[in-house]
Amino acid sequence: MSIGRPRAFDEEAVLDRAAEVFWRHGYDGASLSELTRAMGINRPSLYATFGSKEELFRRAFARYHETKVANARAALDQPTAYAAIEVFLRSSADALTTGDHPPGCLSIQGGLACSPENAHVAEVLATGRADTEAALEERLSRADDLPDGMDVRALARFVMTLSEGHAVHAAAGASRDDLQASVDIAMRALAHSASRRSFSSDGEPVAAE
Amino acid sequence: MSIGRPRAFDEEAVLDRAAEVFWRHGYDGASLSELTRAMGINRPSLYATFGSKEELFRRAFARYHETKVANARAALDQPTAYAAIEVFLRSSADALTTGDHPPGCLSIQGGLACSPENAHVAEVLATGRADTEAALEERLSRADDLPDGMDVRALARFVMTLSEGHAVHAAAGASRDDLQASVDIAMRALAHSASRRSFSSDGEPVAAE
DNA sequence: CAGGTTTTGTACCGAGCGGTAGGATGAGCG
DNA sequence: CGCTCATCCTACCGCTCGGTACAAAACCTG
Repeated sequence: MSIGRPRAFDEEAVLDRAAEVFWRHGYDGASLSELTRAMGINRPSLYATFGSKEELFRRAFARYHETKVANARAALDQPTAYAAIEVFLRSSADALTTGDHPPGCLSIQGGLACSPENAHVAEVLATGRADTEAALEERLSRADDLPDGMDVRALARFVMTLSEGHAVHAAAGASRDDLQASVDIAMRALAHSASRRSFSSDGEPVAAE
Repeated sequence: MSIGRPRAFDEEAVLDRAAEVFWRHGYDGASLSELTRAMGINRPSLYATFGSKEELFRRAFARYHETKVANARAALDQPTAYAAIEVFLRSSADALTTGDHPPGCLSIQGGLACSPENAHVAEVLATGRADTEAALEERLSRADDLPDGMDVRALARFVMTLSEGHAVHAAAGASRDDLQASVDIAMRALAHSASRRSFSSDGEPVAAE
């Protein structure tokens, strides 16, 4: 057992609470008073554990990225590129509008724009999003159900763009059905855009040829 | 001529400078010191003219919306829905990556998430975006080159979502070509998705039947 | 129980925030 | 010029910000 007075809170639990505050108010808009209140701990405990507001944010975002975003990435295990894209977009749309946490996505709500001294924060978030896009691209590059000559990088960017746009919409109050209807259009369009041997016309992925 | 000491600055010019600061740093991240420095005026002049930081923001955003966004809306004058969508997306992508102002879009950079006392600001921005989406929907609902039964509301949302995602990407450093490649995919997909009598297969709009 | 160690809570720090008071400044007008 | 008026500028307001000193409290070991 560790020596000294035992900690009265769970580190990961308070990180989740902190993430929610950053999510709802952005990095600049999340004050220490609100953070400590939501986390249920007081300032010195926060600083002893995490060091600074920025470090707290990094930790909270890292945890968010490892848990919530990893969920979306599971979509990439689907057997075809078409299915991977669809599951990615649909599970994202669901996650963006679940009631368990603020609407939208911490990677975007956290701070697209920050005060000059907090510019790092925007970079951290952008890096996180870029990682997801890279994972998407990697999956698509391994696909054998895409038309020859398809620009997988641009396709990954397109899918990620759509997801980011949905996050913006969700933060502004769009419903789950609203987002899914947008995904419907995207998937129907993609199904017809690729060669017929790759994407079936009714949205179901089919084996090549 | 008006009486008293004449104003030493142009109201609209300083609004543009203010918009840039909000654009780059968000509402919460834009301090009065930085605003006055960029605007080239001092605090009392700012308060005498605009009343408060929030009012300054509203004015700056209104001007932005009337000038920059109106440009994108001009795309809706295109003769067909397909052309309107394409011109809207392409001119947006260009505007998001021009060097004349910060990358991305003030409607999003300004503050998706704000501190609790500034929640109005996020609402103002969301309303602006919703207006654009409504204009898009209105244009599409007048189109006669869309397949019967097309959900124009969802289509407008899809297009707007893509544009918002591009804004997020642009803010993170995506190049103009990056965004246009994403538009390429969207337009190619849409061209094949709708019935052939509506959208030609090579991306050129054609008259209905 | 005493001693050592870590966390807890209160109360505070300097700095920067958004916002303002009040005199100096510069224009039109007689 | 002297008067009037709106604007400009210096200096300041109360407040909240992110961050910290310090002592009481709670656990372990002996």
